[in-house]
Order: sequence, then structure tokens, then C-alpha cells
Amino acid sequence: MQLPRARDVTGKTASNKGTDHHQPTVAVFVVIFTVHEQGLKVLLIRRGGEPFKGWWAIPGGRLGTDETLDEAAARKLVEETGVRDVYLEQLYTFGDLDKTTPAGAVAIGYFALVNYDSVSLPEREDWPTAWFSIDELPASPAGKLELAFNNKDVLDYALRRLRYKLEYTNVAYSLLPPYFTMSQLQTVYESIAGKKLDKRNFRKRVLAMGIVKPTEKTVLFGAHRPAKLYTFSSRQPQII
Amino acid sequence: MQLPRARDVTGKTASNKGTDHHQPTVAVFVVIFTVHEQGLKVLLIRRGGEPFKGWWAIPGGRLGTDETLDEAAARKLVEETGVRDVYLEQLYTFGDLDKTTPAGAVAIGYFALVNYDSVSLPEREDWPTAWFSIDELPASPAGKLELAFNNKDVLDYALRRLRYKLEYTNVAYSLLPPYFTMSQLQTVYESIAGKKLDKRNFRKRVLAMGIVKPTEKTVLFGAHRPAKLYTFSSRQPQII
DNA sequence: TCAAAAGTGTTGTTTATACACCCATGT
DNA sequence: ACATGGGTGTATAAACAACACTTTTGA
Repeated sequence: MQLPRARDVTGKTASNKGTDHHQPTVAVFVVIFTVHEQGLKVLLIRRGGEPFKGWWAIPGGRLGTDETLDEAAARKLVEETGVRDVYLEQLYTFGDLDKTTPAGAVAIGYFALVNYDSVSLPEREDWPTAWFSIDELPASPAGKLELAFNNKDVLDYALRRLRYKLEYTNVAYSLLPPYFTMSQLQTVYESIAGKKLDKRNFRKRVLAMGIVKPTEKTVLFGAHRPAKLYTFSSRQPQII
Repeated sequence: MQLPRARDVTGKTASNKGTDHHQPTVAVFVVIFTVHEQGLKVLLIRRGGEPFKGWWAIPGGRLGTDETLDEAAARKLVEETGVRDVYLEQLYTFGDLDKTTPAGAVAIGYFALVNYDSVSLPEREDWPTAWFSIDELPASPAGKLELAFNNKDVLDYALRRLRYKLEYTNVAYSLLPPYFTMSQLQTVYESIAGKKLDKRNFRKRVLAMGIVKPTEKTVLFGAHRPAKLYTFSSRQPQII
């Protein structure tokens, strides 16, 4: 697979290429992220059929007749999580996902951000799904730590993109409930960044950016001072 | 067309969608940019066949058998400009480019940056190509200022992406010859940003970023002080 | 009164912006 | 000597990073 990052293309000769057309298979898949219990999780599905039967993979399927790519991705997301109206963005299109599928297969990847508590995973025996911590991915049937196709690379790319996005957009709204504490918000950012952040600077930053605003409500979790609840200024994706 | 920018997906019901599969047409197109005579230009092709016969469009074609997407894009680039080994990056994949083509058509867009003087345009009567200033796009046969398909939106998106990239990468190397003056470099940045930049601050910035370095060579253009020649520290794409 | 998470300001450093004059050359 | 583009530095403002103590609550 060619990594989905900027690079020079080694200009191969164009001889006897591109002249012969065909109708490749078109698939759409969705990298679904959530944050739960201090960690970033991704939804994977264990394949119940060939190829890669028994391996864990990013959920996806073929593009349906008369649906756009965005619609196909949203459909996949609903099928696997039951949620709709969340942040969903096209990631990259892979033209050579693996060597076992027929030449010319094209897979359009999306990534989605969902609130853990809004999700209900489908009950299925043959193609089960489960959440995995981003640093504790499951093993293949052979016992090695690997996913079907080139899905590990895809995940890495999706994570890189998510980290960028978090810096200059408000997309975190899609990972949180309508009201949340500053600590919950910070946990989301820390889980994705993969490092601890300073409490005071974090608060200053998100308030200065204007992506969240305080409410009058407070919430009491345990034997300590109650926390003020915040809410997103907008629940539409916005570049700050 | 759905704009290739972040947005919420309106979750349509998944009823009778996605179950029926098909083999959509897969096309690859390349937005080719260059900078020439103080301005940013894009290469367009006048379509010699239906649909949109006689309209100007972004060059592209169908994905060939047994070539990857990157290879198809590089092939297209060579066919239209003769250049290879330039900056070429996947842009976005469009699933509903226009309403006239059969449902399910998928078009993978790339964008490329080429040095004007390296390009030799093919001589063709039926499908001619030409450079157009980004703010003086050609008209349709009906005389309106519009391109085939949704190509105007695609161009706008490509330009937005290019502007971003220029800020934090060294991709400008692909627009310039091996040796160039600081003014030439600044012209490239100004053409793409669409605004004038301060000479001293610009120089400081590119040197501090380390993307270019001075050489011992100078060049004399006219009746004034000779200019020092610079060269890119690396001609591989790099994120600064 | 103790433990646990919530909440709050200041200082120093780095980065970005604004801005004006001299230099080397050909005519 | 003059016209032309090449080349340089400083001061201010803004953004970011580091850092420690007090508050509120339940047990």
C-alpha cells in the first residue's frame, strides 16, 4: 500500500497502462472513534467470511446503487452503531488495499466520532463488533498483532488526521454529550493527543477559542467540589 | 454535489439502500497548478466528446486495469504535461460529480504542482489544453463562466488545500526550478496566497523554517543589484 | 479533618507583525 | 546621477508554556 501522505510519485512509464478500462469494486469503510474510560477506542468487526475470515477489520461494505459516498458511509455508521448526525468526514481513498482482492478495487475511507453512550452495538454472531483501545488492537487468528488488509496503516492515518483536526476545529462535540465538565473535555483531548495537558492552559485555550461556553448548571460526582457544566457553542463542525 | 469539507451528515434512513451492489465507473482526475508571470494557473482541457462537449474541464480519465490510483494520476499528469516526479497528492473523492452520469460514478481527484518551464502541452485538436489564471476561468459554450461537471467547486477546494499546504510544508519546491531568487519564491507564495507579503518577514520565515538555503551563486536580471540564488533544502515533501 | 477533584493568575519565552533605508548594477 | 530590484534590523504585540495553591464536598 502507498501511504496516504504527501510524497513524490515515482513516475513509472505509462506504457500499456490506463488504456484498458474496467469496472472495479467500490467499497466504503468507516473508522469509528470514541472516547471511553480515559481512552480512545476504535470499533472493529471480526470478519465472518473470506477474505481474512476471522480477522478483525474496519467496518465497511460495498457502495450501494443510487447512494452517494457520504450516504454510504452514514449508512454503515448507522448499521454498526445506531447513531446518526455525528461528525463524519472523508479520509482517503485506497486503490490497492491488499493484494488478494482483484486489481482495481477502490475503497473510500471515512472517519466518524461518536459519543460512547449513544452507541448500541448490533447483536450478531458471525460478524461481531467490539471497541478496542487504540494501543491494544486485537490479534489475527494466527496470533500476531495485526488487522485485516492494511487496516493498521489506515488506523494510523485516521488517528493522525484526528489529532490535527482537534487542534483547529470543534469536532470534539461529536464525542461528548450535550453537557459535560471541563475535566471530561480535557480527558477527550488528552486521550486523542496521547499526553497529559495542563489544566489551566487547557481551560484558557478552549474558552479563548470560543468552542465551549459555561452554563449555570453544576454536577456532583463524588466527595469533592461540584463541577460546572459546559456546552459547545456550536454543534456544527467549525474551523477555528 | 456535497462539498468536500467537514460537515454533519444528515442521517437519511438506510431503507432499501446499500443492499443492491453494482460496478460503478471509476475515474481519476488531476488539478494541475503552476505559477507563471506573477499568477497562479490551472491546466484545463476542452472536452471533445459528450457529456459537456466543448466545455472546459479538469483533465482526467478512467482508471486503468492493474494500476493504482497514484499511478493513474501520475500517468494523467505525464500525458498532459510530460512531467513526472513532481508533487502529487490525493485531494478528495467525489461520489456524485454530476447528475448526468450514471448513478454510482466515483471520481478520485488529485492535485499536482509543476514548474511552468518543464511543461510541454500536447498538440491536439479535439481535446486541447491550456493554462488559465485562477481568477479568469473560461466560459462554457453557452457563454457563461462555468466549467464542466462541478469542476469549479473542485478547483476552489484544491486551491484551499494548496493554500494550507504552503503554510506548513515545503511543497513549493515543485513549482520552482532548482535555483531561484528570493523574489521568485515570494512571488510563488504571493500568487497562491492571493496577497502581498512583507519582503523581510517572508525571508525570515522561509529561512527560519529551513525549507530553503542560500547558495554561492548569484544571478543578474537587469539594471540592478544581482540576486543571490537559493535552493530547497529538500526536494521531498516535508511537513515543517 | 482528610481525601479528591474543581477551580483560578502570573511570569517568562517564543513567535508574528509592522515598518524604512541602503546596496549593486546598467544606462 | 538615476532608476530598478536586492538586501537588511528593530521594536511591539500576541500567543504559548511553565508553574502551585485554594475551594467545595462527602465520608
